Amino acid sequence: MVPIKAEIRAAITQALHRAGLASRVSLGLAEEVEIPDFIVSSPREEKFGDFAANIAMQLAKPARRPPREVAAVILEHFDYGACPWVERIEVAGPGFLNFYLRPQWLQEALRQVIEQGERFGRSLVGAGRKVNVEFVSANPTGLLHMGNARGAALGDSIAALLDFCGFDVTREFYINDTGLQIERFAASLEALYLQEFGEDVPVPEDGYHGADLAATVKRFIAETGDTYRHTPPEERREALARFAVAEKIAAIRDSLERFGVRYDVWFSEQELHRSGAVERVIRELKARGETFEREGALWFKAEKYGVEKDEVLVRSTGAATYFAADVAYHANKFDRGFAWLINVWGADHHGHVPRVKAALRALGYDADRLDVIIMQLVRLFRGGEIVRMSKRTGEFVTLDELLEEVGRDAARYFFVLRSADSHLDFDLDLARAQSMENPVYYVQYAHARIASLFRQLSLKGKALPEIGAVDLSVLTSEEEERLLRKLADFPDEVVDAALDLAPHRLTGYIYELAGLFHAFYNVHRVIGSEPGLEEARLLLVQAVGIVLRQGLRLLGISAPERM
RNA sequence: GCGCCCGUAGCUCAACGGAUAGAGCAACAGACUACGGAUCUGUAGGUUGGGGGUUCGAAUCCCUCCGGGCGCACCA
Repeated sequence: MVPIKAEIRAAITQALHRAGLASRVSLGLAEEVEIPDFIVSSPREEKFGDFAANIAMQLAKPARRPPREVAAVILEHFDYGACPWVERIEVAGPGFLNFYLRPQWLQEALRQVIEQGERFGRSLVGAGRKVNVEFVSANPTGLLHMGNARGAALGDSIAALLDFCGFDVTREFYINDTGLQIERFAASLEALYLQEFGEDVPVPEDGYHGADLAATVKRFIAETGDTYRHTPPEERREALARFAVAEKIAAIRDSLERFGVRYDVWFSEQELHRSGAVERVIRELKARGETFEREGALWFKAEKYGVEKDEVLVRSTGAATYFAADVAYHANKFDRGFAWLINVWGADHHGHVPRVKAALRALGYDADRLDVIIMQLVRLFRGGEIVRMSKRTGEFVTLDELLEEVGRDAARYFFVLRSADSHLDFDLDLARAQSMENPVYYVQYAHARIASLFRQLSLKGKALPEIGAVDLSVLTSEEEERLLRKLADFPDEVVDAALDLAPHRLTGYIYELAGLFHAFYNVHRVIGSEPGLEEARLLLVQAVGIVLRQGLRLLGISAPERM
């Protein structure tokens, strides 16, 4: 009964199919007309029933009949046996089919929350398909900034949601540990290294000037002495880069762990070059006639695939580009057997998407199985002023600083509060405020209140009632019914949020659930209400706690017992 | 100039192409001698940037104009 929407959907489809011939004839539908996509949704207005379907309007055109007539035909063939909870169906408005369920369906929903506990809302829609979620993938040359942090919160929640929906999820971090940026990084390290030995070597203009690098170099020297002072520069730079990148990766990993994010795979770009994977991809593109040479460089014919500009694969220096490596990387993910690739990238990378997809197509991969979430930038506010995030000015807010200032829960909540494609204004004062304006506390407070209620209960020497022994039909007030509906919605909400790759929908859901709970709690007494009612309400509250905990967990936010 | 994202209440944002566009904050007016007032109830606030189009139905899709962000490297 949990997927009640799916059940109704299936019954409608069945009405159109099984009684197919009859209904098709009476609808005047040609055999080849497909049943259009239609939606079963919870109507905004309660008077429109528990669920509504728009199928009749969708079919009106092909059937060349008014929607309400189509609806009547569907009704005629509807098998109530397939949907035991459906009490009656009405045709309403322009042609909606409004489904009214027996009141007991809400009690059944509550029963399932209690019985399934932490498993409630889990589903098998993913059918164990392998999904790769790649996110953050920050350059290992510095610390994580707000863009990385948003990507971390989004990526991790998407991964958690997909896992909850039965996908086989791999969280992956792509380490850009080679290329021009790393060379610049290495050159900067080398300058600092030689400076330590009294040589007057300036850090290159286009290099890295962070104060953290000097400390890294000191640690390097503490470990290796002056071993690299007189070695060939390439060898020196390589050793320095390897040492520093390892340090940065460790720091990034620590920060992300504090943020509640853990990866399954740390994938090295350098390894991709070393193993010959990049070279293979370039060779394959060449063999397929997808490349050409110009000015000493090897180009991919991206324009052929509708991309605005062709793209360099191999520089005139002979070095493969980041683009070439990225194509090889995504090919590698497909080759590892992932059925679905999801990347979370910053808005400044959006131009890269069509090029990578084009190259994957050229290689014969199904690029539609790659979804790239482009997230817009984060603006930090403090005291009503924008906090500039520039490496140059040094006013650079890192993930660590953010965690220090507002804590993990608020940070994670705020980053998934809005859809990825809207700019995010992050108000540090608000996130830090332990007050009613702060939505994180609003939700957590609901959970803490519930925990407190059960503490009170046990102080009175009472135990939670058994679900089987309680008559749930006494939960009839408006507040109780709304809560029950919301709980019943959870499985659908989770699936929608997962498949849409939109964790902010879950954020909205738990906020609304918390709100309905607070409203209920203000009006109705739980402990000490009349016998029978008390037990039923205790179970209702317990169920709210279960769902809140799950929702918060999926977002990487704690569900405190006390605040 | 070209491409992508965005433009919704004073502010920050929701809304699978669905029925009367919703929340929070801010404003105003209220509520428990009891389970945590970090709560709740109510009022007010809108020509969904402008204009066309598609559709039974548009904030949502298409065109165009205006405004903002981000890209348009032999960087990543």
